[in-house]
Amino acid sequence: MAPMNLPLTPTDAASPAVQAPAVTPAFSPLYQQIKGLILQSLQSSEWKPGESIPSEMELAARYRVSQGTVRKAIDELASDHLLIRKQGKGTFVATHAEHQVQYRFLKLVPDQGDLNTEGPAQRQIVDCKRLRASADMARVLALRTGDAVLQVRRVLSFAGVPTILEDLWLPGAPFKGLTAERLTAYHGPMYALFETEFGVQMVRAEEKIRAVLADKSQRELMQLPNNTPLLSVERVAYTYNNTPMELRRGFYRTDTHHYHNALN
Amino acid sequence: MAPMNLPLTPTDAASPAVQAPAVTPAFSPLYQQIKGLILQSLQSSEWKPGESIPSEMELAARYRVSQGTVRKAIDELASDHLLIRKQGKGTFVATHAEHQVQYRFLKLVPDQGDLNTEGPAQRQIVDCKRLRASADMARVLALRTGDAVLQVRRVLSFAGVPTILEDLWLPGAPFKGLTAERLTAYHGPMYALFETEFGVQMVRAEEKIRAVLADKSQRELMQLPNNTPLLSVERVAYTYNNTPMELRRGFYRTDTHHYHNALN
DNA sequence: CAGTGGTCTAGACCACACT
DNA sequence: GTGTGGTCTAGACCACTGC
Repeated sequence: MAPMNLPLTPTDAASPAVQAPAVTPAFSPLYQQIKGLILQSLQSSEWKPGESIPSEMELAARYRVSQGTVRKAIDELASDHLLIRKQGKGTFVATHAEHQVQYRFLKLVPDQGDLNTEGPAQRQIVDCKRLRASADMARVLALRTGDAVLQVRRVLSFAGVPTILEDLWLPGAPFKGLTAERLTAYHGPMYALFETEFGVQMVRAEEKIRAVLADKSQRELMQLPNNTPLLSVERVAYTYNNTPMELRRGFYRTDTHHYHNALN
Repeated sequence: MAPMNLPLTPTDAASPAVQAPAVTPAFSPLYQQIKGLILQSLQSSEWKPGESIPSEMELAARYRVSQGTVRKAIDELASDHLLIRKQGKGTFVATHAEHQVQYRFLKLVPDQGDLNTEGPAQRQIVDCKRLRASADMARVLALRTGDAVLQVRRVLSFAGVPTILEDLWLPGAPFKGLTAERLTAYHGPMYALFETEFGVQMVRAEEKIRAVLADKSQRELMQLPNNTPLLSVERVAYTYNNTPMELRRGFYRTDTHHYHNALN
């Protein structure tokens, strides 16, 4: 017995009221509904990052559908990088803590060699303080103007050369208790810390990239001469439900590294 | 009756002889083999861009497999953007000529509004000449040093403002007969011209992005002041078989536009 | 209406990992 | 061997397109 086809309104977040609803009966295939149910379990942390989820057969029994339908739901979640399939072992909740997928969102690579030859980055927290969200900041992070925001500034160096200067803004509430000390003490990607310490999983991001000239404070922190062009990378990272959870603005040196992008 | 499982050596292009073949029996699932056969038909232009391919049932009969197996092969080709499914109509060979997917590889967008509000770019061919491939150029385009190469320089303007300066290098042989006149006369994306006039389909590309300072000739062509930072976007575009067919280096103004990238 | 792709099912078997 | 995901099949039915 299959569950009813709940007429889910598809992705109507902040849809304009002017939009004609038309005759669309809002049909949603079964596997999409199952996908939604699995997504709910991920959001509610029923299954945590790194853990395995129940087998396809178990989920099929739980949702009263065939294994094939569960499979298709999991297929999509896997291609969204929310789940990771491992043949013979099971299906696992994706995590930023594994070596394989570490720095998934960092697309800066050295011109010669790769991340392995280069080794891990040296990290230095320059600043970490709380402040009130400006109107712009509030809009981007889906907060209200004046809400608490955490601001972090740090420098990443490769082989001793300062290469990345980053400013981060995080919503205060979910990241209550985050301090410069904890950031410094933690060894591993920042998104892994967010995951394990604050239960915040970043699943998607969007970047706006520009070429800019380094300003005075940037030149000082990265030891750069005048008129040095930098790559400005403005990123908004999202958790489940398209909730923005981080605004990050990176300034990358691109004389020895470049931003790599594959177009498909 | 299913075809034999041909032990296809998977992606062994220029594999070092040192590599141990190991015990791997090189298993390749049936749908991957079907995918390869469909790919061959695409390469050989049995089905041309914009045309429909045979229905799933027909292909299943042709390859002596079930419809489901053909479906999975087509699914992958569709997610690679080589085919486009249209419910009720059929499956079509992807093309750069359709309005939907035009400028698929151009990720520069205006800070306000979108490509529609902005309208089409004004194009101006600055230069178009034949020359001999340098060693570097030959390596990138998989040619031999000294082979004929076509070099094009052009400027794209939005709302009358020069925004993109591009240098292109194309292998001489496949693009025999391409001239500045033909480039100027053609209205539509350059990749659409490559497709219809030269039978060259670009299916994938890789970009290396840097921040640079505009040099003298760039400043003149784009009417820029001194010390203007530009986004340098170096792109290698590939046809089927991972054959490189174009090297393109674009310089983008990013004061009114930005390079947009989605991370998944 | 017929033809296309899209969904769903049920069952069989294969490849892989652990024990 | 047992359990997992991965492949393949065959058939039924649904949704969309165009005649």
